[in-house]
Amino acid sequence: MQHWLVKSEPEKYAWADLVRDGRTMWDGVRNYQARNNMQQMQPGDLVLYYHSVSEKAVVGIAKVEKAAYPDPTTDDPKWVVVDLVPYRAFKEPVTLQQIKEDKRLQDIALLRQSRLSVMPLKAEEFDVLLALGN
DNA sequence: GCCAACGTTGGC
DNA sequence: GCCAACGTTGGC
Repeated sequence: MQHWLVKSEPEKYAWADLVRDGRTMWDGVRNYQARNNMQQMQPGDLVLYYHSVSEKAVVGIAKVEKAAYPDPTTDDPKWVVVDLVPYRAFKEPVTLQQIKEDKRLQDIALLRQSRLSVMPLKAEEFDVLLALGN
């Protein structure tokens, strides 16, 4: 199983919206690298949910329910979506500041490539973030 | 609100 | 194929 992190501006689609909806189609990704990462996602993979811009913290864990399929919101065949469901919330959000200060997380794509919106996480990184959030 | 980083577009 | 211009993201 692989681990991932996705970013969302909470003003646009927050963790609470995902919990309320019970399931969402992760659409709107228009970046090749992010798209390529989504194509690697398998059902059951866990996905950390990061609130960008206003909050800057990892707030919960989602799960891939359906692997990549063509994005129905565009006629352009090169874009895909995945379906995500909420898995569980973090007890405490893990802030970008905490991530920056943790030696074990210095290689995380979130820090190295700030604009990437869908990124893989090493199992160790996932475990560290999980421990910080609980 | 500003700006750095970075991806995309289009002229040559 | 290069590169300037431009648009977007996201941290501060």
